[in-house]
Amino acid sequence: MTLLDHPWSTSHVSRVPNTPDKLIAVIADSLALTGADRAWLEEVCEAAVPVRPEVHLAIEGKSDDHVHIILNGFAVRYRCTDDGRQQNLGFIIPGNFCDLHAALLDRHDHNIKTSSNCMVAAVPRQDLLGAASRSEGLMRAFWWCALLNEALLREWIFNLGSKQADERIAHVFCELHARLETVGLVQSDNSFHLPFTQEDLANTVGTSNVQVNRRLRFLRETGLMQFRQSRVRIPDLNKLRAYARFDPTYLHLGANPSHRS
Amino acid sequence: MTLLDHPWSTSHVSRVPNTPDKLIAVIADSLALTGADRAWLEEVCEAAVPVRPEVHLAIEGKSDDHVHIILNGFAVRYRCTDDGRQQNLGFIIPGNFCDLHAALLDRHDHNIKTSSNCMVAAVPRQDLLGAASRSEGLMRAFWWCALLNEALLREWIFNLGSKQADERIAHVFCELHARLETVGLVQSDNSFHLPFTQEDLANTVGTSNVQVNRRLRFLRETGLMQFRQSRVRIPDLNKLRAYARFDPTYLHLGANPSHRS
DNA sequence: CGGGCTTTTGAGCCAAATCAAAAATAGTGG
DNA sequence: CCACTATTTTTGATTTGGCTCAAAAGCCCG
Repeated sequence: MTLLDHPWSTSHVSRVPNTPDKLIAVIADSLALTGADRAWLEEVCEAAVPVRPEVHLAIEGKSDDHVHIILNGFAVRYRCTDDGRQQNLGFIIPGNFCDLHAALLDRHDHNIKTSSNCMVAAVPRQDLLGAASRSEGLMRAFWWCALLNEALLREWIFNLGSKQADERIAHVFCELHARLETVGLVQSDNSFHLPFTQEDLANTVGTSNVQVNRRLRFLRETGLMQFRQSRVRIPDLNKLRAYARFDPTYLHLGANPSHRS
Repeated sequence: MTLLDHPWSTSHVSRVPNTPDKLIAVIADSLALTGADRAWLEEVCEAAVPVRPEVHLAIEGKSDDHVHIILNGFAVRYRCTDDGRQQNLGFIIPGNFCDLHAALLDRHDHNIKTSSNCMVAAVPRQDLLGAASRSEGLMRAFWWCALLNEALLREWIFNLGSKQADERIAHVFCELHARLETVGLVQSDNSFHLPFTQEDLANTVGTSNVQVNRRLRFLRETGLMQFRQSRVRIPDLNKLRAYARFDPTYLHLGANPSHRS
């Protein structure tokens, strides 16, 4: 995505300070973790290590005795089709568990690959299960994560099955915007960094890269979106959300696993 | 789906006896429930009541203080598009929890509607959370259910995003076949009952009903499938699976939440 | 400054949508 | 059990969104 006709100032700052500690606090809050559970998460995240782009954190069919948390950078879930294409199944952004499913399922049913330089914490599966076993709050938080993922995946199905290419693409940007905002990665001018190519986007919304290019041009020309290098800006959030028929309810933002206990 | 040119005998019997008790045992086994947990499930299921077709068990945006289990019959998850169409998000078959997500999430983010006459057990949310709180095995089983749902939803995304209409439709039949088999609802000739219309199918695979009709004819004419009233038969399972590029791994059949504990 | 990747554009084609109507089936009440 | 309706399935004709192929232009990086 290259700058074409809508440059904008870069003198904006993130709405939420985005230091590692702050991010961990945001995760812990969203999971309603307190006391020992919170300490456990903090300790686990301290051991994060840098990982280069295009590195696999999970491989379809393989087992894994570690569960990964992304503290910085982006990753993509995907599976390959017979003809060599790649279908993306989800984006992993800072603060997300990559493969919490590996705690209970014996084999990965999809691949996970970093899209950029990342900081990744790897938690031994047995440690995680042990901690969950000792703490009801933690177990519930993991269950909650799975439920949120379900909601996200259902929305993707809705997106793929019932909308035109334009709207599907716009919807992806709306979702990323909403999720990145919760971890302070959206600047005050509604812009954010994304390390994805048009081809990545095509593999996400189930169209060709040519089609993505043409629909992006459309979104640009109608003023719904702006692109500059790998930054995306949404000039009028309500307008884009209306166009994409995006309703953030499914993200269940603001709620957390203790909400109705 | 009407009988056209491939009638078949009806003198086949289900591979697994399908009494209610047997079904509950199958569920309990798949969740690795023992002792008190198992008893809890049995007790909860005893209170099942009949529900007519086209009845909503969950409504988007609404809260619910009950969680439902379907013991007989079929239901569909769906959301409505702005232009009044309906996008299906999943099928619920006997032995499935409908809305376990309602235990932790405050509002339904999609609708659930019965497709046929059903037997439905309704569990008060607080009872369920209480039971989960007292039993690590139960909590883990619920988490496990969510993880399985995730895998199912990812597969649907893969299906919608990367395949042609033919293959998508065939895939849906393959999945239903595999899932129904686990609860003894597939007869020995690989046939099973489905209460869905071609329009339901269209709303599932993201195409028009006209297109579904034409692709079903294709599947019929190539001998991949047979239809008679609301029964479906798969003459050669391997052939259909190959055509649909269906790999049942994602269903994680045979595994259960205690598998790697 | 050159090579590889990404984006952009054009042209032709095809799968699938839409619209419309007939045929078949299932459901209902007398 | 049959007649009558409503729903579902089937078919045809036409239109269109999106795909493929191919090539040019732009960008990034060592």
